[in-house]
Amino acid sequence: MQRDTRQRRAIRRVFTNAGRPLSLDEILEYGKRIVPSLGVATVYRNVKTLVGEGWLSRVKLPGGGLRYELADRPHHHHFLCNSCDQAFDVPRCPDEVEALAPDGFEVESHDLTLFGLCAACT
Amino acid sequence: MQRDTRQRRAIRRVFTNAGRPLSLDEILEYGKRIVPSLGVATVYRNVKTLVGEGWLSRVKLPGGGLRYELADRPHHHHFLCNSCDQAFDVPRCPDEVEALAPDGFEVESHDLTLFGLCAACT
DNA sequence: CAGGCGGCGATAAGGCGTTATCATTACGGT
DNA sequence: ACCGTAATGATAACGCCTTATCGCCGCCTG
Repeated sequence: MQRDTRQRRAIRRVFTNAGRPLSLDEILEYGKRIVPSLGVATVYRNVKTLVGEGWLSRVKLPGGGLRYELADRPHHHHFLCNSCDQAFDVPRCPDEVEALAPDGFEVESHDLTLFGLCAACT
Repeated sequence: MQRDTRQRRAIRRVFTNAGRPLSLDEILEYGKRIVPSLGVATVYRNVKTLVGEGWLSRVKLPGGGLRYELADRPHHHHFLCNSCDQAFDVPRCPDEVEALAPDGFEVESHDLTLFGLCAACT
């Protein structure tokens, strides 16, 4: 049976507080502030579980730096800061996007990423 | 001094023939059809050189699968097939994209990727 | 509150993409 | 054609991220 540990509660709290996609290192860093003994393996384990439960979802950004975010958010996109490498949410979306595909290509989904300087790095 | 080897000519030809972004495995596979002895190290070396010369550019797609394409192409985006994992060009772009960023965020560039089934996999 | 067992955490091991090594090959200037 | 040397290619080594291992801890039920 699934147990409600301090570590898992901490990881969940990190996400509800962050409001933006987090990398594994960020989860570990912020999690340690709540449970200082938190280890890498625990973060990997719990993130995998939370993704399996549908509570988190994987965010794949260009370049490969995998992040995670709360899964219940509506359709949105992301901003990646060229300076601090933090990811942020972009709530809007240019709707006509899927019409751009060449003839014969069937679009199922799309990803849009903006790059630049975040509010803190400007 | 830089030498004009069969291997390098083959790699260049692979790109001028392909007309779409290629992964390293694809470059190796298609290159072997021209120079069967072609090895991985040579592909890595030459691709790195060609990127340095500005002849190729890196294409970073969500998920991390790095591809390369001819660098002289005008602004465009990419389509990634969910079935065969091949990347294709999408010549158009929804122009007002950079206005989507939240206040205080300075956009420098953007990436748009469409996912679905390519013409061959439909 | 006691005991079973699921979870934790430090570290070893694994996987994968990329780069270094080095003997051999072959380009290109003379 | 010859020779110096850059390039090649098989393979080892690397770096990074992720997972497995295993003794110990602490959550939960009875």
